[in-house]
Amino acid sequence: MARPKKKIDNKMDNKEKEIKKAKKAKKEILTVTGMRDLLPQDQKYWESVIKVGKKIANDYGYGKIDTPIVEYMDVFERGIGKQTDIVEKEMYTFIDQGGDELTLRPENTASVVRAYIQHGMINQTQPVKLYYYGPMFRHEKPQSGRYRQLYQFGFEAIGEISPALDAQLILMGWNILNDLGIESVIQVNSIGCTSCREEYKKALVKYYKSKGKDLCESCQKRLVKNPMRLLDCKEEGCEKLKIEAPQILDYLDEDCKKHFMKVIEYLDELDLPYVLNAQVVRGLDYYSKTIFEYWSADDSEGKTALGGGGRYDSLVGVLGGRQETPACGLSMGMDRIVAKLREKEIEVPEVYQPEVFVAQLGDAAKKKAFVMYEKLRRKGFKMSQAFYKDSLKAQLEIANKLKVKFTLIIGQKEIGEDTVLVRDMDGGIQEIVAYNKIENEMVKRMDKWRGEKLDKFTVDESDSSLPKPKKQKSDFGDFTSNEENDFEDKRSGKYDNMMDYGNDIDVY
RNA sequence: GUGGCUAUGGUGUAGUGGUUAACACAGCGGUUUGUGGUACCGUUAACUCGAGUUCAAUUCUCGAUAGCCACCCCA
Repeated sequence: MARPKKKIDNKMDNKEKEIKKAKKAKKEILTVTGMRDLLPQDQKYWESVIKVGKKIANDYGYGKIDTPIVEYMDVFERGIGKQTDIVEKEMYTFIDQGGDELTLRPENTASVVRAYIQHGMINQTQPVKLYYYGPMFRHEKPQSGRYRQLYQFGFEAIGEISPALDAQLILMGWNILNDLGIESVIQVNSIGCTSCREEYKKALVKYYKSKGKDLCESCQKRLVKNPMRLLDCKEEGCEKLKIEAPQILDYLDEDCKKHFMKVIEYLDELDLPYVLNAQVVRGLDYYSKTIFEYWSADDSEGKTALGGGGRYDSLVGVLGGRQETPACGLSMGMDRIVAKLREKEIEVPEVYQPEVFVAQLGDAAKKKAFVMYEKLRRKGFKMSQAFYKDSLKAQLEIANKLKVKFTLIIGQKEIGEDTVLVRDMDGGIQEIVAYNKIENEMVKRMDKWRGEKLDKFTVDESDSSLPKPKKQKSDFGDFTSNEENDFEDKRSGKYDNMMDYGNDIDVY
């Protein structure tokens, strides 16, 4: 008796075919190339990165700033540099109805500096320390770890020249990765200030011109356009030439050299895993002196850097602020960090883990369950339900999938007796509790259960003091316990006004 | 932007120049309506799009699109 539909007659078949064709003719609507949806099941990774990033921001005194996603094209063209790939061919720029030339931000440093200037932040205590996270847009060819809408979490400290700042930012980025359970190696370099760079470029061009014939095609172009990039080339011939090429470090003036030495001293003091890497040359024009990248410990070529940053002492001036306003920044590639968390199978806390499920049977019970649900929810319990389902079986299935600890059942019998059935989902043991005592009973049970969980956690930690293997837990201890505190507070009535609820973690 | 590889239900995979495109997981429904995690049964759901070759194309060819990879660059 299979498929009676298809057994009818040819006319029907033809009709079906037509319908099918028509369906196909409607072109499926997809995301724009290189852009993607972050679905509910993806969110826990993003929220974890944001959580850790925010913690680091707070720990080092950075305040959050949100700048518009759209800016005047000028901000980036002047800020990032006209000759850079980003500005030359990767920006989403359009003319709006009012005739203004606007751009979707390809990165956020220029915007933050624009805000610094616009709001006269030069009059605040320097450095002004800001952090942000959100989407950036670059029209690149997508491949793994490369998207046209990409997310960055970044820090900018404007108005301070001390090398301690560089070192601290380097530390902060490393801390984010480390707190998430990702091993990384810092690649540091100094490209000096504008004047030493000019000297160096001359030397570089002179050196490469003397070897002109051995250069690959694209390097010939680089020689004229952007000699610093010669060092990035991976062609065999050019690779050989690199070995004897002049090193930027030899061309630093006294000041830049001293600055860089200081940064390195701090890194040594902090015992951070870093490598001096003269090949690291960042692609944005505004960088000067210290530049750095974070490479995953298992990525020796830095194919997909997890983050990077550096000093940009001239950017504020370039964008029309006071000349000689030094600054340093850092940005982490959230997409790549999330990919790494997944690749390494690093466990990350759930966005929301309900603990108590309310099930009901029958009309009267449903009403009572609604009320009880609200009572417990307002007490601060993490609740879940499926009031739109009628069968108990279906509700328990959902409770099971949600991995709740307890299910509270109200049916005809419980209505009559004015009780609630408390089911422990781990053992399936059920107990009858008087309806008016349910809140206290649940507080007691949850406390006990949380206590047991904590014990387990402590044991786990002592076990994982060694280098972390696969399937490890990331270092979230501090935050999760914060949440527990929240819970305590809510229950003791501090949050009874319910104002504190929204979850302010958004990736827009 | 340049080059290479790939494209089958929601997901992961089979398979074929011809009639009914297979399997697993997930989803939904059920195994006498008050009990989940296991089992069994049923059910929904796919050949990326367009053109060409052919009596016949999901299968072969070309193009488009998308994804992956490399270059370039970056996070």
